[in-house]
Amino acid sequence: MKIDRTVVRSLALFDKMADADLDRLLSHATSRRIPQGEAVFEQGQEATSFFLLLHGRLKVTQVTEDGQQIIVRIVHPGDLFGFAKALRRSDYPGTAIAAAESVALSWPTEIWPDFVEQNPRLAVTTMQTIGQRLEEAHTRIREMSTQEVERRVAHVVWRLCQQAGKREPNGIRIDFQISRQDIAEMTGTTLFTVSRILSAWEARGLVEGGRQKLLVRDPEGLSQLAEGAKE
Amino acid sequence: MKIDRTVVRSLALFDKMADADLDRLLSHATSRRIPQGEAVFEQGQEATSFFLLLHGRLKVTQVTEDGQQIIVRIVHPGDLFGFAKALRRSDYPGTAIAAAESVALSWPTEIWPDFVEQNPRLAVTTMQTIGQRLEEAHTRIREMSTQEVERRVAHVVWRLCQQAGKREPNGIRIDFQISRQDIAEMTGTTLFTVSRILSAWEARGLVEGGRQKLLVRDPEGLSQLAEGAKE
DNA sequence: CGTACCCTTGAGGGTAGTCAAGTGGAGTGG
DNA sequence: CCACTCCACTTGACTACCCTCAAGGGTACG
Repeated sequence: MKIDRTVVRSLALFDKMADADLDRLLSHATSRRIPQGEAVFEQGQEATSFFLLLHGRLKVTQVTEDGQQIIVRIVHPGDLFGFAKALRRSDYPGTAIAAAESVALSWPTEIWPDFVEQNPRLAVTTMQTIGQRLEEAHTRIREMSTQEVERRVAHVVWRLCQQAGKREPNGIRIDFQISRQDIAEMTGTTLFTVSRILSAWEARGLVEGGRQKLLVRDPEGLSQLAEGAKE
Repeated sequence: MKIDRTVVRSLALFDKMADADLDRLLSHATSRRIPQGEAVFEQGQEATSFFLLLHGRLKVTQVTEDGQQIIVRIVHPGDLFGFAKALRRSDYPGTAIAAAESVALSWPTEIWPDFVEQNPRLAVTTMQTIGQRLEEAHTRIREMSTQEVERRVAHVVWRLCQQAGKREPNGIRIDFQISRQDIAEMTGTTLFTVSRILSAWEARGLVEGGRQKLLVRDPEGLSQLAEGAKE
């Protein structure tokens, strides 16, 4: 399948790559449409491909043996994901589900070494990405250890604002369907607590809720909450 | 400073490396003794070196702006640590403190590229290491989200058993000084709760405590607790 | 022997989890 | 177009786990 290089040219990941190299890379790629609610891959499944999200939004989840679920991260357009093999894992550690209609490129894991070799920048970028991911995880651990729920929720919503926010007349819209349950799984709490917190915020004019919708009316106030402002 | 290659030869990291290459690598290294309680590097400090722990035990900690502290991980002999630059960070994200008298090799960060280039195995191993680290972090997040404190403490102690355990007539000794506070900072709880839990375990014959000491008398029982056995 | 520092234990209270019941919006099918 | 159903969400009551604070004991070390 031929993929037009202009589609990916705008991504930071590829912006320094020569057209010829890029074409060669893309010649091995296949494009895939993922309808909302469908999984790109499932936890424990053998890792046969790695991916690049072009459009849409994914939730990466993990479930424990006893059925509890958490959201590991949200994949945004331009992010690499599912590169388990790069970390020498043979299976995917989590499940990637489309939170919105999405489009991703995929490559067979076998070509990962070529992928990296042909473009050393990629190796560096990948390292950085994983490093960032590790830092984020540590931040999350720190927050879960030391901060109370409301502040953690504020932080998550604030980050979603920056990574998936869309300007609207009344504030910033989180640009994909996200439930209270999702937010709970991102912050280590329950959907009830999240609901109560959002209700309280709505009463204060900070946000505006809805079924799987969220509009932040006062980003400034939210950020202050996330930073630990007393009230 | 000349470092004898036999010192590091036994480490998995180097076991496939030719003597000549190893010598070249070691020619750039300096050895450093860290007395108990002293820091190898501090959080926020510019990353000028990366390290390999030869002997002893380190605690890597992070502090939040408001002074709360957590233990990110324990460094065991044979582990690489402080390779911030590999992740394109200019400063160390945490503080590394010697929990016991320790010895580490250090290299200037500038030679990291050479380090990796001369031995591709190292690049792979490092990737793996970081990947593992990321997985551990996610495990920890999952546990903090879904499990209660006692089980988290059981899990941490169980892992310390495996990574820093020393057989003794009555059980397995955690082979370095570790306080209740330390365990609290590893599990996201308080020293009071840890103390209570350990006391309860001691009453059940699971462990034997002491001032900064811990002996696991019933590893089997502990592992069951960590796995979620009801009682 | 004195003095830190680590640990233990108790009492009390608050944050957030659990459970239950009910509301309302979105989508579906008649 | 309307009724029906499903499911996300809300809200209340209750509970409990664990944090906070306070006081005291034990152990290592100078």
